[in-house]
Amino acid sequence: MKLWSQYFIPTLKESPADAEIVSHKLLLRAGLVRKLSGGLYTYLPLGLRSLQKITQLCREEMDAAGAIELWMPHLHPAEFWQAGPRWAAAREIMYRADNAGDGRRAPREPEFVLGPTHEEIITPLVKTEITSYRDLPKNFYQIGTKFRNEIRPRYGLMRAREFVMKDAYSFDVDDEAAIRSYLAMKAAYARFFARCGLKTISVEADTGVMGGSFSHEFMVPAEVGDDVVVYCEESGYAANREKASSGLVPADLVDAAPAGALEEFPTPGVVTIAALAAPPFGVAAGLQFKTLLYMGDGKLFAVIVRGGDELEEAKLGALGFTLWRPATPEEIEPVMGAKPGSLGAVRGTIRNPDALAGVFADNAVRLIGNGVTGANRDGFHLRNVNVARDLAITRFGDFRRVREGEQCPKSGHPLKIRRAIEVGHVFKLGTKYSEKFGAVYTDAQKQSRLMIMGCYGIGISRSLQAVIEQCHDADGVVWPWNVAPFQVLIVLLDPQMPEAAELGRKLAAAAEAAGADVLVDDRAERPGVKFKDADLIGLPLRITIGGRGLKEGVIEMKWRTEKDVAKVPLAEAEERVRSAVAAARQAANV
RNA sequence: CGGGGUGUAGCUUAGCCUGGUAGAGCGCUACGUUCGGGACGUAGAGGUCGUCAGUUCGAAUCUGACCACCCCGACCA
Repeated sequence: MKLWSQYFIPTLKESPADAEIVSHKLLLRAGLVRKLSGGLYTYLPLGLRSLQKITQLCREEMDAAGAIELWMPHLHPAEFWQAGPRWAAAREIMYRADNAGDGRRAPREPEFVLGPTHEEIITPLVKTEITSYRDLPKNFYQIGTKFRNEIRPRYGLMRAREFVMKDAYSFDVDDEAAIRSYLAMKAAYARFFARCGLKTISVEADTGVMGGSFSHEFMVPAEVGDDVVVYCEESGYAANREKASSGLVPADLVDAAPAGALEEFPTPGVVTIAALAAPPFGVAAGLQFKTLLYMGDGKLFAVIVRGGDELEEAKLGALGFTLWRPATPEEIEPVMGAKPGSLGAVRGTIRNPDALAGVFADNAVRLIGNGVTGANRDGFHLRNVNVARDLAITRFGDFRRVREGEQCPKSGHPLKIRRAIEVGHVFKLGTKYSEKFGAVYTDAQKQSRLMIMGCYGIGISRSLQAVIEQCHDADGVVWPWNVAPFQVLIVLLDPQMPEAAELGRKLAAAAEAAGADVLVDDRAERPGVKFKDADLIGLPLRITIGGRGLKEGVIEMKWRTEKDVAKVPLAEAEERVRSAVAAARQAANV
């Protein structure tokens, strides 16, 4: 039991100007966190308590799923990362922590980095410690601080430079076992988020820099989310937009027959899809080929999508490049023979085709018959372009961004789109890391085999904010029972009355005995201030003890989620508090 | 990193255009009156006006550079 007057809950009437979204404002107003600097936050006592509750729930679910907790350093010698498979891609998000305290200038290459995640640390450990199939499977996890040089920290804890994350790493003897580990984690995640009071959906996701064969993300639907989820209510299909596909292109599509010969025509100054769609040309965007040039690991390549479609850059990961970015006009022109706006991939028009690492086309491009594309000559386009006859395509694939309303790939119903916050991510990694670090074991046939890995993250601090984003009203936070910093708030309207203070102690003891954490507001404040603060910090159960009620022989009980106040006779008070706490605990952990 | 914006008391901000002793509300301190949904009065404390340089008799105000923060885009738990 804590007394408010002796605790530290600095609530604010107004929110600081740099808080944009409601959960960020409430984090500050309810006295949960304070900003040190961009993306760096101090957890005040109340915020820390919630964070610890979430941490504990996570630990319980991980342990129940058979994962084993350990603790790894957060300062990593850079050589571990240099030896890993993603040094080039990961170093730009890593903070350097160089040993420059001797007054020398920092070396060009980092000596130490602050860990953004721990595959490069756990895999060498497992390599040396686990050598037999008898010791597998294993799943190690830790809950600790991660450091990422976020390009743009924002929204409070939502995207921070330093944040709390649970990361787990599984090691299995074969694919089948690895999938079992993966599914066990996925199920544990669902239980964890449910116990946090978070409504999440799990979606198919892109594996990104992490690499690996497949993955799911746990998403909290929210208008302020950085991610976009594509889903179908009919079939249950749900995917991150980076990964989502639609049933737009039929599997049995037959390419249209060419209707005429290729023909070049002048299009002075026309460098956009829209300009070519407008008079006098009037070429529908859907009949244009949009040819985009990218630089992948130092090599130029082309991607073609329909004029009206958008390239989904994340899908370029399927091409096998480690890093890629849009090419610059200076890189494009010598190879293609024209500037962006007049590019195309028709055979024979590319100035230096050998300099291209490939021409990749989105499947939907095949829907175009007799289309228009750039002639690789500034100010000219080609018409009557047909995919099979005229374009030199290295490979077709799914590269376009899905749009709302397109058919679900499973059910054919219209797809819906909404924004969401990613709070958890499970990856089946495969052998990307075990291969690089030589994490092998000896099987029953005395054969040396690579371990199959998975990795599993939960944004603990982000989840904290996601709870607030999902659970609040106009007056403040509405904490779910399990993650509330305290579950019961006893408001003493007249703290100087000895009988009120005594009753408060009794009820606090009763609530604690039933398994709740109790905060007692004993401040010498006016009732209005106390009620406003009570709503703002949002503890689930409020018990009000006031002189007026004591004269009537009652106290009041009110749930933060409800409007009604229940008057409870003093004689029943302890028992009612006990049963309310017991009921709430049970409801929160089904 | 690109584009836009903002820096004045712990918080929210006015003043800046048109240079001349830095203002308010909240919060804080003291006293009094209040006391069931952010009370009222009186008296106070609290400011390198982001930093540095320049223009000027004089700069919060004009100019330049830098820094920090916020918003929009690419990254991610």
